[in-house]
Amino acid sequence: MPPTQPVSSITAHLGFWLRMVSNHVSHAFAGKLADKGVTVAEWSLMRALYGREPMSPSRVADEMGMTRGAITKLADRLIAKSLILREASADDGRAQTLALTGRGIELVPELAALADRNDAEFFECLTADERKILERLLKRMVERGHMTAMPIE
Amino acid sequence: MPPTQPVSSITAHLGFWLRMVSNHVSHAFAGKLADKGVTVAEWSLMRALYGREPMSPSRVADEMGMTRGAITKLADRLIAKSLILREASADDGRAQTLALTGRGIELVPELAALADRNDAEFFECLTADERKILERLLKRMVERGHMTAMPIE
DNA sequence: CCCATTTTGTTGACTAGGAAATCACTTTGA
DNA sequence: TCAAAGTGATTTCCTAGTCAACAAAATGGG
Repeated sequence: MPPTQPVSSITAHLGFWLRMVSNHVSHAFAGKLADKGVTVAEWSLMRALYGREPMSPSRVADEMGMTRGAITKLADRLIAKSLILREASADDGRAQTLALTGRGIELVPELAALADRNDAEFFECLTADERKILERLLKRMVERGHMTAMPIE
Repeated sequence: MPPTQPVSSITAHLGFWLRMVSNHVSHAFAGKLADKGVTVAEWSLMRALYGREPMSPSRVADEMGMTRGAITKLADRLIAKSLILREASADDGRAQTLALTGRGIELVPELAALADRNDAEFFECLTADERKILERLLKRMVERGHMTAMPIE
């Protein structure tokens, strides 16, 4: 084993622990969603459309922090599952609009319940106070770090 | 817009904020690493090998929370960059071992410095006490949530 | 009013990963 | 001792993103 100079352990970084926890929470959520036949990205798009006027793919892309190309394909998959539909915009010949179908609207609350359950499950090991603190710290980082939309996955 | 029943906002979930922050931190780190021509996964593998005896792909897979197939390909890429090398194990005809090359060993401290800088950059908006609290809460979640290795990305 | 520029969405090429099949080798047990 | 089971690594196929190139439509300055 050749000599090496000392280097900080990866576990020394808060970013490491953050990623560890975040990945586990997301992974568990993905598993719950999979039972309902949807992915996290699909849920995210459906949630973005829920209770709002039909929305352009570009706007969805901005809000979700994904590229327009990705939204095109994501929307294709949801259309194939009859959970959303795509319509040409009336006033702009280039634009499309995305909206939930009836089935999509029905499904969102079910999925939201899974999100609630997943969150509760992972954060129940913290006291209410601790959860409040965690939320405060994270939100400050979002604010100070100028984290507007979700960055690319 | 068809009627909808009330559903908890995604921003109501701690998991959402966690993911938002974690993704931004990782994304920024990925950008810094990209300047050096490596990805986060590549850094992660190199860091796992640094200062240790040559290690089997399986063990690396376990530690990194990736599949063996993924490690095969990840190792292929690092070998192509002459940062690690793969050798047949002496005592087990099936097994391989992975180890850093000289260039790989030289590079790790540079990358570690980027990791330090990235972490400092994002968490400097918290006080030392707050960082300590955050670390404590995250580590408790890791422990209670039985999060052993990093789960699949 | 026209043409260059911008914007919108889609597509194709590419990347990175997982899951499962497969291959090669080891270990085990009758 | 040798067949069966197990294990390590790779390979193949699939999914889900990015990025860059593109076509169609809208916009705006001269």
